[in-house]
This record gives sequence, C-alpha cells and structure tokens, in this order.
Amino acid sequence: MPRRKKPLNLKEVSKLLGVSTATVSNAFNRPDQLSKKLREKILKETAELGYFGPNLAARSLRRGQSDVIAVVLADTLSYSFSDPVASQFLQGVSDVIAENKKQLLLLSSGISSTEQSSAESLPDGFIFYGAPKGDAYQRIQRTGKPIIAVDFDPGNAPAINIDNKEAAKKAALHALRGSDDRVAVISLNLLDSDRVSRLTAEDLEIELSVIAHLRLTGYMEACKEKSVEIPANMIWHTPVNTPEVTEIAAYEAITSHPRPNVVLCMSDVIALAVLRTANKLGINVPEDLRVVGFDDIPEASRSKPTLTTVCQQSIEKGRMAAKALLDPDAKVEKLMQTQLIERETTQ
Amino acid sequence: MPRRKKPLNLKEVSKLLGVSTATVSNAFNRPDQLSKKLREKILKETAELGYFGPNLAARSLRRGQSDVIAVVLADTLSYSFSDPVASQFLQGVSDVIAENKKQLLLLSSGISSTEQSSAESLPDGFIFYGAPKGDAYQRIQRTGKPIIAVDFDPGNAPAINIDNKEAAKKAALHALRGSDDRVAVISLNLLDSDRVSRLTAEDLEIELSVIAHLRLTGYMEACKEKSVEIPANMIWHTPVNTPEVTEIAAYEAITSHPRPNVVLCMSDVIALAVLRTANKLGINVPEDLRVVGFDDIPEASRSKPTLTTVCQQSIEKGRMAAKALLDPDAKVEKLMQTQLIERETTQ
DNA sequence: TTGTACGCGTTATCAT
DNA sequence: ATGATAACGCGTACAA
Repeated sequence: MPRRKKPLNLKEVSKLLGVSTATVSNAFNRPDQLSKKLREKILKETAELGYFGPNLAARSLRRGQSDVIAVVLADTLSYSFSDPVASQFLQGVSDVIAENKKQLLLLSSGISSTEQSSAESLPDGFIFYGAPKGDAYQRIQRTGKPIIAVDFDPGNAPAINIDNKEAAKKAALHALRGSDDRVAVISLNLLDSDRVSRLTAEDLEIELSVIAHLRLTGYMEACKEKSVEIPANMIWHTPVNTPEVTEIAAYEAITSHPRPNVVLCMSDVIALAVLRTANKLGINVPEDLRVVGFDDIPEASRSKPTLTTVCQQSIEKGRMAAKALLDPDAKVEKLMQTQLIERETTQ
Repeated sequence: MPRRKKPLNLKEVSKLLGVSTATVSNAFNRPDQLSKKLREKILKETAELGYFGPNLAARSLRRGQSDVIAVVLADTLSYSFSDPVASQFLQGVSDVIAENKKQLLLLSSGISSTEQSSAESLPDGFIFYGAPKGDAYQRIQRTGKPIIAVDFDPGNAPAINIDNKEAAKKAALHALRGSDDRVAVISLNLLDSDRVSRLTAEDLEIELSVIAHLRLTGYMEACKEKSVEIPANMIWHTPVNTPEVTEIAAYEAITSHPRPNVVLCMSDVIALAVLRTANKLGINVPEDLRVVGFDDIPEASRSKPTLTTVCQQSIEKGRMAAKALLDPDAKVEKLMQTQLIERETTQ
C-alpha cells in the first residue's frame, strides 16, 4: 500500500482543481467570498483528493491564532486523570471547548521550560488549574495571551475560586456537636514532605494561602466556636490525594488514642478512605464516627453510608473557566458558591 | 500594565542580542553548533527578554514535526473524562508521552471534519481509542502519519486489543455453577437505541465485531458449556456506561422474574450499579446473587463486597499504545493479556 | 468572482 | 563558530 509521504497542501489541490489558492482558501474560511455552488464543489473535490482543510501550523502562523486552548495542570497529566476532582473539572472545560469548536491541549505546570515552552506558544488562551508548580505561569503570563486562574489567585489575571475557609468551616460546624467531641483532621498536601505525617505545633504557625491551609483555618475557627480542642498531632498531612496514600492517614487517625469521633477530611477521596477503614475496623459511621469530606465527587453519593461533604461544583467550575476564557464579556462567578451536602456520615 | 501585543520572536531577540537568528536557533535546537558559554548566555538573556523558545507553529511548519501526539477518543472528551476506563487509559498514555517530552492533544472521532480537520494536521501521530464514530479515521489515515488503534482493529494499522470473547467467557465460567443458574447479562452499547432495553431473539442474530458483541458471544459460549439457558430478554442493552443509566438496567435485571442469581456485566461501572441496587433491595451478594464485572477499575477493589472482574490493564494498554507510536521498534503486545480477578462477589 | 504576491517565525543549507 | 537566505503552507490585501 503506497503511503503518501507528504499530505496534500492547498497550493497543490488548487492546481489540481484548476482554481487559485485564494479560492480554495476562501472555500474553507470565507464562504461569502464565492458562490455556494463553487464552494461546495471545491469542498467535495478536495475531500476526494484527500485534502480536508488548511494545515494548522501554517494557518496559525499566518493568522496568529490556532483555536487551541490549553489547560495547564498543577500536577502531572497522569495524576490528574486519576483524580476525580480534576477529571470533573476537565469535563466541564471540554464541554465548553467543544461547544465553541476549539481544541484542547493538556500541559503541566511542573514541566521545565525547555521541554514545553514551544508548545506553550500555540494556544490562544490558558486555563491554569491549581497553583502552578514551576515557572510556567510567569512564562505564559509574559506572552500577554488570555489566562484564567482556577483554585488560586495570581493577582494579575482573572481567577475563579471558592471560599475554602468558609466552606470548610461550614462543614466542620455541621459535623461537630460540642466540647467533648474528639476531632481529627486529614489534610491535603500541607507540608513539604512526601510521607503521611502528623503536624506539630510549629507547623500550625505558617501562614499560607494554599488551599489546605485555608481549609484548615476554617476547621480551626469552627472548633473554636464549638469549644473543641484540636491538638496539632491530630492533624494529618497527606502528600498526594490517592486512595492508597490517604488510607494510611485514615488508619492512623481513627486508631489513635483517644479515638476521635469526628474526622474532618479535606477531600472526598480522603473521606472515602476513612469510611473503608472504619468499616474494616468495625467502627460504625456515623454512630461512633462522623465523617465529612470535601468536593462532592460522584462516588460520594454512592458510598455506604453516603458521604456528607461540601459540593464545590467542579464541572461547573470547568465550564465557567472555559467560558470566561472564550468570552471575556461572559458573566462569570469569580467566587463560586459551595454547598454543604448533608448525607448519612454525619446523621 | 502594558501588555505586549506580540510576543517576541527569534529574529527580534537575535537582533537585541547582537547575534544572528541561526545562532539563537542553534542555541535552542543544536547545542553542538556553538560554544557552551555562548549557548548559556543566549538562553539566559533570551529568557530575561521574555523569549522562551521557538514558536511551535513556525517550527513545526518548517520541520514538518510538532512533537504533539493526539489521542482520538471514540466518545466526547467530556464523557471520556467521566469514564474510569478511559481515564486509566489516558493515564498510561500521558505517562509515556511525558517521558518522551511530547505534548498531548485530545481529539474526538465524532467531530465533523469542518470543525477538527485543521487540528488533525498538527500531531505527529495518533492513538485511536475505541472504534471511531465519524470519518476521522479515514481522514487521518490518508495523511500517512503513524496510527495506533486500540480496542478495535481497522485492518490497516497496528492495533492493540484484548481477547474480549475469551475474557468474557472466562468470567462467565467462573460465575456460573450449573444448569439451574438463572443468569442475566447487562451489556455495553449493543443496539442502536439510546434507551435501556432488553434484547429480542432477533437482536442475537446480528454479527458484529464490536466489543459488546464479542463479550456477549463469550458469555453465551460459557452458558452453553454449563448447560445454562439464557433467553434474549434476560440481556440488557445500555446506551452509555454511566452509573445513572446502568442503574436502570441493574434494577430491571435483578427484579425480573424469575429473579436471576447471576449477573454478568460488561463493565465494572455496570457491576457496581448492580451491587448498589442489590444492596438497596436487600439482596445478598454473593449468597443470593453472584456478580462479575469487566475492566478492573480502581473502585472494583474498594467496593463492598469487592468485585470479581476481568482485569484488562487499561493503564498498561495506554502505555503500550504510546510506546508503539513513539517507537515503531518497541516490543508491543498486540493482544494484551487479561486476568480474572476473583473477589467477593462470586464467592 | 478570481488570481498574484508578500509575509507570518522558524530551520537547514551553504558560505564565510 | 557564525551569518545570510530559501522554503515550509497559508491568508489576505490588492489588482484584475
């Protein structure tokens, strides 16, 4: 089977069809510049020849626009695909991107300039999901192309966020009953450690605007209001939000003495790990242990018992981000609402 | 804040640095063409100016190569992100793509030529995941660029598959006990209907090589060997593999009379829907109802009871596909092994 | 309505 | 080791 070494280009097909390159180009890009009849004839015949439209590189070089949108993920692509929250966000983004006939390029902020900077020149706009790891944000920001930040606030670009502190506080206030509650917190990545570990008193003094810290502050405020003590060593740091790793923290937390009767979890993945672990240990939820999560991933409503959590509308957040990027005049909630979803784990 | 209307280009920075464009280009692309010292000086100074590397459109126009790899999904991007199996596959693909410093563009085969064909000209290679919906495969195939097909076999390109029939048969043989078993099958998309529905006798006569049909054939063969009857109306078609839709089929199946005591499910999403439904109805698994799934998604080992299923190594499949694409000499299993994972739902 | 010609930013070849 | 220049495929202003 003879395989064409080189795809056809516009010049060649125009010659084959006996018209000028401008006419073929217009047939694809500016329908009003030629008769319907001719246009359809050209579209049909080029397709038969195996030419399906302008080459993206050349077109975008010429137009200064590619119709490609990039999502720059804080984590690796591989991890993001495994994370239900990131997956939901991408779901929302790709919805809107498809509606607008754009294409989706996935980048990662952790990747070094030398490996990715070329690719960064192609997209017409960028959605940064989560606080960027390397210096990708600075690089891209200097191109002057539109950027939407999500779940962090760079200060110099439109950002879509939730009120992490308030949402966490709301969840904790709902889960806590009174001063004899014994509470454990299982946090998202908060320390510079790749091992599950308890916090120490001095860990609590740092002031960060990372999500985990904001949520922790919300939990603390709730505890204060409910007159509940929460020592540093009842707060667990987890380096990554996976079922395997968070299960380690879950086990440590609910087997510590005195045994907690409330676990505040900064993600549903963590909370579900707690539920599984409690079940294995024969601890009844919610009778002996109340659990709240964060995110409201699909699995949260299907677990047994169903999980009380904070809905942060990840899909809608993705849609908002894409809309804001594609239409600067779009009405976009810069601070999206969260909602406490009361289910069985806190009844 | 003054925003550059136009990013710097190679020609401009070379002028600013007082060297030729070739030298700057070589600094980025061919380290051996200039002294280490000069190269580093150029890299440093261009970065300070805000130039981080060659423009992708121009570079790929010139080189005929973009370092972008496309995954062409059979479904919409949005759906694929919600599907655990597709997510695992993408995880594997992106692993290998990152290792090789390539970029990932996500396309969908259902999208019409006019909306996507331009983007299709950019990637250096394509991974088709699942039997393509529209004519994207034909279009791309004609470009002569490398293609890897996954979970279908186009005949004219390397394909990575599993033995769906054998795997399904193996699962069914394990779940079935003998001739007094009453079995229900819940199938993936098999009919041209967007509603959950039972099959009729004539539906069974069609001969397709779609995955659902291959697996169904495997189930049938197993039933025959075990002398188990399986009427057409005990086979359910589900249009999409989501928890919501499959739950409808699950309910219909396990409440039908006579009540089945074995349900063969063509996906874990379906099987998990069966488990939830059985639990709601107070039907004990595996005592009163044995269930097998297909895929071995992460949730399968965390459900209660844990799910017996066929592991099809989706992540590894993704890795294989990407490896096969990036290195034509790579040793790649064209027919990947599956493994029956015996867990609690069939004990 | 159609054709011609230039330039988009880069890389490779060929000189120097 | 470095500089000049043609060519990659296309879009559009302009001329016809």
